[in-house]
Amino acid sequence: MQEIYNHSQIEKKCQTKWRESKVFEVKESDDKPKMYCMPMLPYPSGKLHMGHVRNYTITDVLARFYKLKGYNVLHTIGWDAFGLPAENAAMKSKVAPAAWTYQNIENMKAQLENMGLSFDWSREIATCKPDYYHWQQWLFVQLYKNGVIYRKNGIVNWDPVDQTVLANEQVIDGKGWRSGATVEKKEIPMYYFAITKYAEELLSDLDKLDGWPEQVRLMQKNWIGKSRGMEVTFAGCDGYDGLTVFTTRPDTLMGVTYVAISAEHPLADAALKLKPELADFIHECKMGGVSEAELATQEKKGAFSGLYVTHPLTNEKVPVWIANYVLMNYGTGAVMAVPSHDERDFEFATKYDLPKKVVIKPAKADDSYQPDITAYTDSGTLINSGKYDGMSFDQVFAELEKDLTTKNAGQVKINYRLRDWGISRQRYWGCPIPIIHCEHCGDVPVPEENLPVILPEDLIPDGSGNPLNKDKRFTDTSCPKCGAAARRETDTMDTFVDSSWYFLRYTCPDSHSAMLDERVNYWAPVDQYVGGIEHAILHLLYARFFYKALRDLGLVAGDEPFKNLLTQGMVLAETFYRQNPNGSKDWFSPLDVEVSKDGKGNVISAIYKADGKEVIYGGIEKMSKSKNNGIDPDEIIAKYGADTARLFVMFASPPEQTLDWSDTGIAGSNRFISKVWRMVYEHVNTGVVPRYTAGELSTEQKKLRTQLHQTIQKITNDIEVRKQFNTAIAAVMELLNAYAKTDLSDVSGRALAQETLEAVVIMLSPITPHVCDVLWSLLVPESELLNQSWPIVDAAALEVDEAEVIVQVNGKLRGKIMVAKSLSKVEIEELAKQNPNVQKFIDGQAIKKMVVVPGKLINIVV
RNA sequence: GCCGGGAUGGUGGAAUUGGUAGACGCGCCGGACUCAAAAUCCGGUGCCAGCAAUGGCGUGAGGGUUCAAGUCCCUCUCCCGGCACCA
Repeated sequence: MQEIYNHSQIEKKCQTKWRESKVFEVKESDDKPKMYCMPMLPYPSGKLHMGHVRNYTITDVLARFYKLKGYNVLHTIGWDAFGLPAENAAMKSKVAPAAWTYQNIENMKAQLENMGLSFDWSREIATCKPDYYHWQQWLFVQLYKNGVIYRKNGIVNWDPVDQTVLANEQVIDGKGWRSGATVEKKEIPMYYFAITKYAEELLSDLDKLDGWPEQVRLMQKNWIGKSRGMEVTFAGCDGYDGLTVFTTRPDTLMGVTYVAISAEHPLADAALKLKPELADFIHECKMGGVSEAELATQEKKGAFSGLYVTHPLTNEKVPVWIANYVLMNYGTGAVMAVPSHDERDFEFATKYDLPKKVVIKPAKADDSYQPDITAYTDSGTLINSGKYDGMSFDQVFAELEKDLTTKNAGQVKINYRLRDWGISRQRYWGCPIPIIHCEHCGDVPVPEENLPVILPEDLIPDGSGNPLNKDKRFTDTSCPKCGAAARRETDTMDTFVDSSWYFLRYTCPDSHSAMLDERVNYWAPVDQYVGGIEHAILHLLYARFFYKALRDLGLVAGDEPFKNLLTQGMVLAETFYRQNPNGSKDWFSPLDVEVSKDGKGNVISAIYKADGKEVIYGGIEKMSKSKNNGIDPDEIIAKYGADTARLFVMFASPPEQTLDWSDTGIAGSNRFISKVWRMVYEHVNTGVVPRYTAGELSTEQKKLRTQLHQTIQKITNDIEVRKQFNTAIAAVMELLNAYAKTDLSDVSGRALAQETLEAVVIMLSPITPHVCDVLWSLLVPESELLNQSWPIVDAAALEVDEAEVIVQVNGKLRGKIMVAKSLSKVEIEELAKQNPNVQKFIDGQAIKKMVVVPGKLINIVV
């Protein structure tokens, strides 16, 4: 054995050994419990960044831990290979997205192999390959036939100069990222997944997900946004149509002073004919992007439509305003406005000098409430509401239900904020939608025997729309029904579709005759899913929806795909950019920028090293390709090895926490591994012995053994229950600090050293597998670490007969006493009072109260 | 704007159920070893006062509940993530 730890001599060897022995390739088996452990599917951006390192180290630690715990562990990886970045790269450097993607996969795979991860590589999938998307198209056809998929119009960002649809990310301050042109909202036909059919189940099943973080369940609940309210119809006036609104506050119905509609509402078209001067405003509303964040932060603007509708209770005329804050694809595209009891309406009414009518009296008398200055948005007692005066929310709700139903002007309604999922993308690099458009037969799904619809891999997009549109090889086909010439759909699917079921395909990636086979029933659901918190809503909600839809097709059993979820915090890094004349930005890697900071850590200046000129600091953001702030692990692995990189990211912070990247202290992780190596070396050098089972131990040896078993207990809990690896590592460090201070030179000491080192090596092995694999073979020659079991706590070693108890006076720490287990409560209290420092603070004062927390603390209140 | 989360020494973080704030690591300071350096080992290290024992202060800001608050409640500031076409 070498005296000095040298990662480069052991890591490659271990990786080769694992690969050749196929030790991580697993099959279904009934003699062990199964454990399906999986990180989120990565996008093959070209290079691994520290967020990936964190993600895969977490799943690897868990996978290796459960393997040692005796589970049949499946740990998988693949590629979310379709998507926008490949098209952007194609426009930039004229490489086909397919070639770029495959090259990236190759690069990243090599990087992953250097990390020593326990993936079953035989199950690797790439979503851009026909044998994967074949089954996605097959599923699309099934869902289409079942009415879970339908076609309707949706609104997209349209770049009038590049004549192309833009992603929200590509709209910057309302302008196209390449052309700089003001983006317009455009209505086009799209396919939708009817996720709202599952809204209620997606909401109620959140209760079953007790292995999920509470914050994720809460975010999903709010996203689904179930609310109970009323649909209220305002009849038309002067021969025009009326409109329907949804409100969760029907108690404020008598306070309505106007209604607001979206610029896309049918009444807006009618108003335009009546008042042509509205054209400018309606046009203005149609400018800018479609993202909710943009719409919600823009200045609220409106214009009177010239039309009125009739209030269903008072029969008074209510003016209709067109407002830019009302969304057509949201509810009914119209809202009733109650300025006195809604902040947004209050702001709007103040701006346009519209009347306000107070109809709710605050429940508690509140002198500070001034109706002219603020809206009162809580519920209370009704006033100025005619026959409803004096009623509470619940009373008026019930009363209105009767009255509006009688008048045929409204009904109680459960509303969801969740909208159906539009999946059509006017883009080339994605899974083709398997539909053929026939003049005679309409939209015809591609027959199963003709699937997959193969996406040609040789096209290069140029930024002016989807190149599939111009590719006759692709578009020209015949109708499967009538045989007439027909055109193939050229829209491709949202890449979230690809990532909504990949975890099921891992269970049977070689199934050529079906999407899924019986193996899925062995492995599904995923027992432990690990991925970034940024996926808390969209990806996880879509995957949950897919699982339920697949269940209803009889393809999977159970209701939920992910039993336990760990959402890792993002790894953030500083961003730096320069603005181009057209408004676009060039991003610089933090590695290429020299930063100076003030005493508080604020950036004073940042210089691009290559040209010595200033760059702009863009704040700390998640590592991503688009902001060029990804830090690649290669350098760290080359210098310190994969074990150090893994240990460092696990030790840096608990996994759920956001991590501002800094490699300060990485040498310390390497130093720790060297220290473990040296300890094992020193022990093994004097000969390995059987591990301690029984025999006389000195007092300090006994203490060490107690600490050893406390550590085993703590680490097991930290990994299995708390999923907090930094404290597990700290506990091993503490144990080894104590080990180094204990005299273990006698026979039982040597046996205890053996016991301790064996346990330490096994417990560290999920985190630093290479070095532990080697150390184990030295500690216990002729055996394999991967065949060992996780150490078991010896309850007898945990027995201690004395405990330290804190003594406080009035909540302030004044002394510590050692208390034997045998002492009674009264004896302990007496002991506490006798402590000389405690005496100083209670001397001459009457003791009002004594609070005793057994084995921990005594608080004397004087 | 809306939803979710975060803020603790010079620094990453610990404190698991309301019970010793700062574990463990980094950095820094001092020492040992060395011709010297690196590596390694030993000791110290929240701030203020004190030779020390010890005391006072201290978990983004302000208020509150409690014998006891980093932890619970209210108000606020700043930062991060998501907002349906980045993935």
